[in-house]
Amino acid sequence: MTADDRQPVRIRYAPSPTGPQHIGGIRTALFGWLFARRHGGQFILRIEDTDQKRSVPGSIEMIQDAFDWLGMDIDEGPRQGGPFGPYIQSQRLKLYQTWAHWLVEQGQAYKCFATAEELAQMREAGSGYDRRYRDLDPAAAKRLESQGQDYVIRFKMPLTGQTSGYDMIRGEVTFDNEQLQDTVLLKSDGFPTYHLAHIVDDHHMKISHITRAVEWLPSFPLHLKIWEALGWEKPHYAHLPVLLNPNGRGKLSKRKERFAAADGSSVPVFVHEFIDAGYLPAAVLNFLTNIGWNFGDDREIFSLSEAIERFNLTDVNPANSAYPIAKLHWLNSQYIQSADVDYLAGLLKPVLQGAGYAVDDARLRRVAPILQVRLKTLNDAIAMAGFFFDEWGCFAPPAAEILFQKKMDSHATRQVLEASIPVIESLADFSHERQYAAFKDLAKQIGYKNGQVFGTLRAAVTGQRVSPPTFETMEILGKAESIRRIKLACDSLQ
RNA sequence: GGCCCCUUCGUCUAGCGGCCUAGGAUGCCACCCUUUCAAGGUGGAGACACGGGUUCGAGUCCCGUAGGGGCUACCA
Repeated sequence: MTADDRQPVRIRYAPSPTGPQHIGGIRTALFGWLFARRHGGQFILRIEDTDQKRSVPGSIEMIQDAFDWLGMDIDEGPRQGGPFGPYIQSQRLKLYQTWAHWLVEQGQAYKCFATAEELAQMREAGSGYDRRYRDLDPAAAKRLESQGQDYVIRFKMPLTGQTSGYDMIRGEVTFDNEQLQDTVLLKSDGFPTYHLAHIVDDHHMKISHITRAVEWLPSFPLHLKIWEALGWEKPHYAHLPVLLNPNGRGKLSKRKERFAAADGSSVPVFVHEFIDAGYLPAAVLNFLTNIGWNFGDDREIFSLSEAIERFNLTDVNPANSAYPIAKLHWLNSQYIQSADVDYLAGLLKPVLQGAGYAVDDARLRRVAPILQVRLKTLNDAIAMAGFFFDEWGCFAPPAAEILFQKKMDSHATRQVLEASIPVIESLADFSHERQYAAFKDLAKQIGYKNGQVFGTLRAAVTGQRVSPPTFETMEILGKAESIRRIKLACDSLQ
């Protein structure tokens, strides 16, 4: 069996609408998406809302938004429609019911009337469902049904023998049938379980390859048997490895027990958290693609379209991976560094505005380039460069501990500051190169080290100990504003 | 507990029997550059889980052990 003998390639991502999109789900979707694009196939979004209790309103929009932000286009789905809709399972109930009952008629499944209490008892006894209704006399079943007794439809799993299946990532996998249960296919509320629903849909939607997380591997034999019972041609299956917590222990957490990064901040796991934290979609995509798969040629940084050309599900590493979040920081900084300046400025604007700064586009366009090599995330711009956008009158001079440089006191600081003003005023050309030369001369002249003079200016003008280069900063701020801030600092020393 | 899957530097990975005294990246450390912070450059420490086989030869194949992950619902 090869990976490409089914054409066209049609892959679906089938999340449950249980809230915001988790990065683990996105990674699974991404690998499927990459494979579909590689083969010129279609990528379908299907919503699996068969568990009414877990459905969260608004989830579908969140899922769509996540894909939109990442730039992963969807060919068929709830929003884009398509020839095999509807793409929301709760709107396809009739289909599942029809096939579940068909299986009963064929003797491949049966109605089970076990009550919740009965089931609870069996569970306590320690050995799952004991198949007590599997061979129930048809007349007895009819009688129970006519009495209005609730029932579920269970699959008649072979009691003996083995079932083997081919997983594109791991190869042949074999299970003993006696280990498997008579799994519920249709619940008493008329909704199907995942086991039945995904098969019915994948068949009707002509899915060629089922890509899903490894936690589905144990039910792989069940699914194989259901395909056979239904008499449909099976698609290929690829069970993708999952993301583990950064310490390698347990599946990457969602809400509870969120893993904290080394600096104490919580690690982003929902797509909206990546957005909020200031990551670039291209960086997130690159980051995710590098886990469990690699580009080759020792290349770590590549575009999505480059990845598409090389991607293959059979190359995916079968092992689960600890979530290498530190690499995302690096990748993000690399993407920011090489980003187009206008694009970067466009991303920075809402971030700075969100922090309360009145952003001037022209100024931001000049600030962005000097920020590129210093930002890990977009949000870093707030602390690093917010001072550029302090409106007149808003800028507050720094406290003494920031203003005073090494071996300098109030007197020395004032001396440097006061001497700087005429230097700035004298400069016809206010480029940072000219400033550098002029202030180097000043330092020599008044007997201070370059670092002392430059540092004092930096603190006075930015209000920070750490900032973009002082002279480039003053060049952008302009003479008048630079002098104003220096005077402000002087006054604060009175 | 039972079943299934997985196992190379801290982490993400390359490796598909000889090219491996195991390569890259990240993180860490040092040095260089330097007006701060970065970026960049150079260098360093750092791994084939263990035990048996198979083979002229094993990180690469097989078995076992250990460790990790998952499943064991009228959740997906």
